[in-house]
Amino acid sequence: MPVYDVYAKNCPTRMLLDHIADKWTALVLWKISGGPVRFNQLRRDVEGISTKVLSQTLKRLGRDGLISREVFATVPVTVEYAITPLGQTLSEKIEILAEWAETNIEAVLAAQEHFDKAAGDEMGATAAGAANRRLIQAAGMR
Amino acid sequence: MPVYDVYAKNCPTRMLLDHIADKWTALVLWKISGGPVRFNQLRRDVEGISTKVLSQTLKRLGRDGLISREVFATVPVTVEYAITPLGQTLSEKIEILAEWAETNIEAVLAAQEHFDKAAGDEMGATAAGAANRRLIQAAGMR
DNA sequence: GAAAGTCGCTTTCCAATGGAAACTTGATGG
DNA sequence: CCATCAAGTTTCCATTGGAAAGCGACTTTC
Repeated sequence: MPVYDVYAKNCPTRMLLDHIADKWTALVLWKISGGPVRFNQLRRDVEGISTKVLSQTLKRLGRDGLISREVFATVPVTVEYAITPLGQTLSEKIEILAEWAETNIEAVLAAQEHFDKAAGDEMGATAAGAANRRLIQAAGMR
Repeated sequence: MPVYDVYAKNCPTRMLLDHIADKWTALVLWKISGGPVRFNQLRRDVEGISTKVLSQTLKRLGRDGLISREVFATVPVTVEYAITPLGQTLSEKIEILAEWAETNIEAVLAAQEHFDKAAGDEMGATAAGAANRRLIQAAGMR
C-alpha cells in the first residue's frame, strides 16, 4: 500500500488537505452537518460567502463524497445539501478546530496587540523607523 | 463576556479561522511543532511553498502568538522558528485534520472517481441517466 | 396579461492573492 | 574583491475571490 504524506508535493493527501483546510469549506461543511440545508439558506447563514464561491465549494464537497445533493420538484425548485457518513467524520474534526478558535481567540488577540505594540515601540522618528514602518505596512501587519 | 460566532462576518473568530484554516499555515505550524526549524529547512520540508508565502505565513503565525522567532548571530545568520504553548494546542488539532486526510484519502479518491465516471458516461434517456445528468451538470464536471 | 418575485445557480468584471524567479543584505572564506 | 550562504524581499504575471447582474422556469400580484 502506498505511503501517504501531506508534505509531499504530489501526494493525493496534499490535494485533499488543500480542499479541507479552507475557511469557506470548513464553515459550509460544518453548517451542513447540522442538518440538510438549501442553497440560499447556506448563503444567509455563512455570512459573507458569495454565491460563486458557495457554488464552487458545494461542487467540490460533492465530488469528494462529503455531501449529497437532492433536488425537489417544488416551485421554485428546492435543492437540499446533506452530510454523508464520510463528511460527518470530517465535520467532527472541523468542529474541533472551530472550537479551538472560539476558546483561544482572546489569547490570540492579546498576542496580536502585544506584537503590534512592540513593532510600534522599536522605531522612533528615525529613518530606519520609517523604513520599517513601511515594511510592516507592506506585510499587512496593522 | 462577548459571544463569539465564526458564522458572523465581523467576529474575531472568523478572522482567526481564516488564519488557521489554510493549507500552508497548517503544514508550516505542524512542521514547527516537531521541533525548532530554520527558514530554508522549512522551505525544503514543506514541498511547493514559495519563500514569499512562507515568509508571510511565519509572520502571521508569529503575530498570532503561535510560534516564536529566534535569531542566532552565526555566519551566515541563522533564524529558528519554534512552537509556543498556545501554538502547540493548535497543532494538535491540525494533526487531527491531517490524520483524517491520510486515513480517508482512499475513500475520497473513490468518490471522485465515481463522480467523474458518472460525468463521462454516455447516459441514455433513462430516468437514472437524466438524474445523473442533472447532478453532473450542476457540479460542472464536463 | 404584464410586472414582479422566488430559487438556484452562472457569468462578468475588477481587485486581491499566489507562485516563480531575480534581487538584497551582511559577514566571510578563497 | 569575487563568490557564497542564510534569510528574506521585490517584481511580474497568472490564478482566484468578491460584488453584482443575468438567467430559466414557474407563480403570484396588480
